[in-house]
Amino acid sequence: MATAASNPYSILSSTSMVHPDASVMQQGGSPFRNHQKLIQSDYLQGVQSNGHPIGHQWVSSLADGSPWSTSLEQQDVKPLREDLQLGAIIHHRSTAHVAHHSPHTNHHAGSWGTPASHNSPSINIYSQTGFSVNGMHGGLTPPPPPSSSAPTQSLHPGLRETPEPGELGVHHCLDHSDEETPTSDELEQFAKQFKQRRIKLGFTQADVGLALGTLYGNVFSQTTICRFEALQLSFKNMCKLKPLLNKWLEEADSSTGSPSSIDKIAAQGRKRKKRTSIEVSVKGVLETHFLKCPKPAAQEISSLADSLQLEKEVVRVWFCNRRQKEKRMTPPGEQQGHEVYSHTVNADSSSCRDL
DNA sequence: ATGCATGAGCC
DNA sequence: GCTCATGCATA
Repeated sequence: MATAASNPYSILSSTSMVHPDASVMQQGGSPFRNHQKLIQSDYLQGVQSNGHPIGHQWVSSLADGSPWSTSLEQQDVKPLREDLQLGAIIHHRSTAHVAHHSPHTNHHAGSWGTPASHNSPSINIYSQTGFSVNGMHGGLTPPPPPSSSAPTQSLHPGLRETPEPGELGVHHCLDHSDEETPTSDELEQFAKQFKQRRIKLGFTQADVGLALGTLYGNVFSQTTICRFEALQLSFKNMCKLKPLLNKWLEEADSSTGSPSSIDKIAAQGRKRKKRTSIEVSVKGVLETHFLKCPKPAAQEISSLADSLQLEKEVVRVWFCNRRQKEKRMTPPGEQQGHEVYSHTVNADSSSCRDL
């Protein structure tokens, strides 16, 4: 059988052994709810079978023969389309904030916002390798708006439930509300609107990500924007990004065309290991273990990795990602309805000794 | 759109 | 080593 898992790390051999990642649970849209069984069941079936000869190992020396650095400078830099990025900080005019509001106050506490340790000393700055918002002026030349102008309306943000400690003192009046903690519902609404407007304006998720960088110094990837729109980020993370995206919306909405400005910042010296494709069968096994013990001890991971013939790191990371996913997964199939989220993340067993 | 990965911060 | 934010690479 072509158990593709041979040596995923060798640059050369990474021909095209397609991965059976196929656990693609389609575009879910609906945010936060119970689910999580939907996916699991997928794995628990046609799994476990082959034993594949794997002989890969981490090439820890990225000195000269960097294994997973096929080309670190070809980091494509979208050359064209710079006109799509908002390049300047126009003034944001505070359009009439429609303060229409939903009657229901939902809760979101236990569902989304995982307790975690909120409010870290400070949100680190995304120092993009020496990139900073240097005086770029100009503007943006939004692509020909497909049609009408989008309805200007920003969610009313006046509903904050939990003020963030750390900035309640010296602050101007509550004029531009948008920095306070919104409700899950507001976030959902915002995300939805954001996406619509974004599309209407003709921007891609990637464009927005870059624009945020040029505008505020925080560059984000298409992935992040995508996850934001799909509400696949943690509550806290959503709250953090919302104001940024909201500003972008205002800019994009108001600016009507101007020369572009800076483009992308490249610079990345990190070589990324080639993505390991874990076979479906193997995933099944992992899933099974995850159900029994979401947080296996180091040793368990070792033995598991050993039996699966995977890199221990790969297994460890798999569990980490799996746990993380568990916390933000959005049920596939449903499209954003409008309900309260009641995602119940099951408890975590600090350690399980049943294996 | 999402799987696997990296890295910072924390314990 | 974990969580969490984030993204490259890929389906």
